Amino acid sequence: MNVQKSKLYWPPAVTVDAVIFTVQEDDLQVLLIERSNEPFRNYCALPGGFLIKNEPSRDAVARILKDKAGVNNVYTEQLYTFDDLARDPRGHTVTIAYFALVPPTSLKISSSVREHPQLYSVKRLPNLAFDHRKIIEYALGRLRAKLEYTNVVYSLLPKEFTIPQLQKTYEVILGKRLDKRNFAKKFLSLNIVKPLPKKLGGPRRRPARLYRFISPSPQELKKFF
Amino acid sequence: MNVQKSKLYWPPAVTVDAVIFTVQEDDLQVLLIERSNEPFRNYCALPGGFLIKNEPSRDAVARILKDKAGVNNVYTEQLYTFDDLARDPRGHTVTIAYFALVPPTSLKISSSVREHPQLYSVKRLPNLAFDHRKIIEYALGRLRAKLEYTNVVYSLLPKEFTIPQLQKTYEVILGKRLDKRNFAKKFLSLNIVKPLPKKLGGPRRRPARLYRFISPSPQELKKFF
DNA sequence: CCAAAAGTGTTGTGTTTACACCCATGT
DNA sequence: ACATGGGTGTAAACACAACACTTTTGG
Repeated sequence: MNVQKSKLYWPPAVTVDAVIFTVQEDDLQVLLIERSNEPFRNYCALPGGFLIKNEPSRDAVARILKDKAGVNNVYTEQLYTFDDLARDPRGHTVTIAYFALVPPTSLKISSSVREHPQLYSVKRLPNLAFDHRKIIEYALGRLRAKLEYTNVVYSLLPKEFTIPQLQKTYEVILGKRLDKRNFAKKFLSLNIVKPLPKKLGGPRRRPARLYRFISPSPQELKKFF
Repeated sequence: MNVQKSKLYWPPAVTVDAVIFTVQEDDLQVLLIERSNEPFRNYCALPGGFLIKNEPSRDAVARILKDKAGVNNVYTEQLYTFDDLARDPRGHTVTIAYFALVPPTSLKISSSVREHPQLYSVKRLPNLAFDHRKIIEYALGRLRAKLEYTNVVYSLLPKEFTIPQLQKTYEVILGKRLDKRNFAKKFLSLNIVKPLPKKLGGPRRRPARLYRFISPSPQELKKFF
């Protein structure tokens, strides 16, 4: 690549970082690892790393999702590219940040994996390496916005779910309570979910009807909440 | 940077590309240059280029805006990072794409500048180098979306403008006609512009009142069109 | 006085919000 | 029988879309 021989051009390093969200225990959680190398050794950080030779960033993210979260084929979207000079003490490093949404039922976190991936509530984040806090905040803003005009929520829920679960997911991410009558009315009027004959019971309470997304793939919607 | 010595890591090249929009002659236009080097020599392309050493992408875009469009301090926003392996025949090249909005009154295009920057209507784009058509389409989608929930339109207009000019800008970008009563009503109710005592005349017609944005800086709005 | 674009209100329709009670189940 | 959360409808406020005539200017 002769362009790289120019006196002026010097390639910055290129990494990817993944903000992996899931909703569990009535809380929005992010997957973080504990760095085993300098810089920021022993700090928590987003899972990520350098692109390997001729690897597009999308593939790098898929690799990380597999390694750190044990998942394939989850909703993944490019977020933003961060390249402040100050973000990495080693020098100019460009990171292409992605966010991914994983239903709690398919996450496979193993503490034997290198750097101990673990979920943290977004409400109680530890100190983070690099500019990773900023990246998470950016991702959260994007997620909130997308909840309101797309059907992405399907990618945070199991295939079959109840309206109260769905509503809880919205509430936890948006950080506010919603009226259940209005919620059900609006969501059902979109005709993107269908009721199943079954119901889901819980301890000591009335069982809720189960639903399924008619087409669990990304769609834009008129509007939402 | 020892990370770059790894057997596996090989830095892709990093470039920026700028989609510079302006509205002129009742049309949405993009600035394109004619490439003087391989690959895609003599094809039209977005202005852009490699990052120079330790230059953040934001600065690189500002440099390009200055060189090719003769402007400083215009609305600039990072768009997306494109890194398909196939996008550049020279090898893995990541481009961080930006879009910029320039009022026609401040654009300074000079045909003596290298690679002859020129405006093209987005309705009649020539064949473009690399994946630049895709980038322009992506930028156009973003611009349309942003018109509807932000005040960005201020960055395409001169400081003083009339309601019909404003409406025309919306119409040209959204590609549809709007009702002028509803438009004026809605826009004025946002309280983001203030009327000036002056009016702007045109040939053989009633002059229109001039307005100015109260705060010409990016804001989110409730909703729009 | 004529051509051309500026300016201005009302009404009907659909969407959003606010709000409270009964139901099904497990213990 | 009771505690817990599931399920459901209506009315008022608001936002949006449709629609036509009068005004101001230059020529």
